[in-house]
Amino acid sequence: MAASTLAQVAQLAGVSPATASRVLNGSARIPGPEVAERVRSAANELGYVANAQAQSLARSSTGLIGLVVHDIADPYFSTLARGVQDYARGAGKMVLLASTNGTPSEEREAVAAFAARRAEAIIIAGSRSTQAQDQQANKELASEIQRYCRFGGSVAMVGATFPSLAEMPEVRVLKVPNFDQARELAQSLLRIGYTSFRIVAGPQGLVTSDHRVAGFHDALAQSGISSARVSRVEFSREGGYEAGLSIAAELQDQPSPSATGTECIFAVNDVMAMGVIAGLLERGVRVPDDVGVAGFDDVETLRDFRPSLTTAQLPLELMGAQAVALALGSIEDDPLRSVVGHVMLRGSTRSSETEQAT
Amino acid sequence: MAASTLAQVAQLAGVSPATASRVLNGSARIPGPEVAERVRSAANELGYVANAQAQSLARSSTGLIGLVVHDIADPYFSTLARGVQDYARGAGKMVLLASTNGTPSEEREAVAAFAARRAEAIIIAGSRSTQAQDQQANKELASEIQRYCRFGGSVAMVGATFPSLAEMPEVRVLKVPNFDQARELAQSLLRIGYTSFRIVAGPQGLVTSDHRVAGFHDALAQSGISSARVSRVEFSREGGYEAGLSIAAELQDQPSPSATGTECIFAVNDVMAMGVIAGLLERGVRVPDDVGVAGFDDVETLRDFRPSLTTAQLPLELMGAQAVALALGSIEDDPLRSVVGHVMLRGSTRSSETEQAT
DNA sequence: CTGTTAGCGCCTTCAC
DNA sequence: GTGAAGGCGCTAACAG
Repeated sequence: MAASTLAQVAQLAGVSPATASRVLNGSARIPGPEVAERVRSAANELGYVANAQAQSLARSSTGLIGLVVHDIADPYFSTLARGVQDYARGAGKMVLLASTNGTPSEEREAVAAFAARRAEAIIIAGSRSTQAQDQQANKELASEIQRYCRFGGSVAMVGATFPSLAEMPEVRVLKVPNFDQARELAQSLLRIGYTSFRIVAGPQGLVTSDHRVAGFHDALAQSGISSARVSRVEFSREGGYEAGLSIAAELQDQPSPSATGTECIFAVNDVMAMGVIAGLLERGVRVPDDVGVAGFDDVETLRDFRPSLTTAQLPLELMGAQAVALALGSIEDDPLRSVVGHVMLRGSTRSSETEQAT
Repeated sequence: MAASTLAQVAQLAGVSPATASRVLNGSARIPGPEVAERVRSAANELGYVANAQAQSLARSSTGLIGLVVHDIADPYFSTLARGVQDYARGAGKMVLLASTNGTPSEEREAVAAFAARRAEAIIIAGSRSTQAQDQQANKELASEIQRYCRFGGSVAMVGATFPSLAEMPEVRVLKVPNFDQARELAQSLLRIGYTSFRIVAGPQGLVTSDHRVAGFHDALAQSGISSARVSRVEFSREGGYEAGLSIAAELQDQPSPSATGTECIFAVNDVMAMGVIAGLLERGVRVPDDVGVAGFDDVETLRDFRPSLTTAQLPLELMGAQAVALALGSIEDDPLRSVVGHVMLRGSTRSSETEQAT
């Protein structure tokens, strides 16, 4: 670990450390053109690599950005991470990654670790949970964040926040149109002829899931439909799969199969929708012939899935970039601005033709 | 940015910084039980968070692990990243992420940045390129790595390395059975009755792609088949898609459609295979009825894809963990050990039934 | 068991 | 333009 130091370089070049420092990272004072060369070649000869830790300490600024996600292997988060990473590099920062499995306590640890490393900003992505069992951990997370902010750190959260955080003005939040897009998605589905709905949601209390459910319900209510059965399952492919299996069973037991083709299942995210479809297919229920399925997010890796998934698109990568910009203060925290999404009607729901025929 | 310091805590507690340090992170010397409490409450009161930068400097060890991947949004890398992250956390380390778009020069920058931050280990994933245009950048990457190693850093590469690096004994490499698994995959495909093959590969010179192609060819040659057409396209979904389109055209122009069902396309990774299938379908070629398709990697997000993809499974997450362990020296660098993969025959290739019928 | 003294490697006034 | 101090926050010998 005996990396060479600035002092060594300076000595080899026959100058003071101060001068060496000035040429090796361009300060205001411009060193002599010929001296500079000497220093540079000395540095090169010794294979000198500035110690960023020491630099950070000295100038008290680390160039580090912390990213907290539930699961980096999940396409939602990994796409977001790409946006974060790209933007960060553009701004000359490095990103520290923490994948927390979604537990608030691990998130707290991650924030604490980032704070210890004096990250300049922390991006927290992934849905909050308002479940009773998480209250305590949430509080602790909140106070960890608060402490971090109090000492000059800035944090941006992607999407919904939770009560304890709601009153923290230091925390920027990148608003994600979960409610609105779910609402629009429902409206689109109604427009193409669906008259009956089921919702496959995550556990109650998971904010993102709840907002999407609420938005969807809102649109239905507006159309006079009040009865969308909601299945609460794990917020994952597995959860969707199980929901798919049991819905298939229900559908097949149904005395009146008259509803065939007019019922649609809304899974609150694409990965769950995948599971739902897999479960349905496993039981012989066809999509979209027997029942339609819609997701949320528009995950790119699933683009070629058949039937292609009707979903609400979110600009994941852009969101990552914006979150960093927000935290860094590169863009203003305009309370009105929100990420913009788009409803994508595709093959997993009945086609427009069917609509016209209906 | 005025985080409180150890000195402040010490003062408030009425002890020396040394003592404060001892209680706040448990050194060998165990401070007095009652003094400890004073320090702890002082720290708590001030919201003290140790400055990891300063700690690293003082004890010259950072607890940082650098991960460089081509594209963190690609499921191959994000799954690997999960493994890296999990293992790292278990070992009490943090991971620094760099997503480089696969260009050697950006990889070099990433390694340099990690070296500057004094990361204890660097994991480099993603295929090398031996193309002429990359030679220079490769060399620079190699020397960057060399320098890093010379000063005590340890690096692990996942999968194939490249010439300039081959002679660097300091670099551990996690051997990935690209050749062998491609070979086994081909054998399995032959066994279920395919007699004619096409390969959709990445650009020539991309080591991973080349190895997979070579392994596949090897098995074919052993069975007396020497003519597998190889399409060279981009190493991505888009590349696969274009290959799919043109293969579809060729297949349809083919005077003798007798081969229907006995030809199989091997795409060198799952994401490309997705693209291939999409291209084929777009032109009305059915999979696996008209032609079989196989991929490589067994990406989890694509598990529910229909037809389910025949592929060679790689334990991506485990690989990430092993790479870290290897770099950290937690496991020996056994030149014989290799990651173990499995051929997964699934719906995108003809079923065994068809085989028996043939 | 606790306090003192030196640095870790670098940056940054401040004089020259 | 260049060098000489002092300090960033913490740890690690040393003494007591």
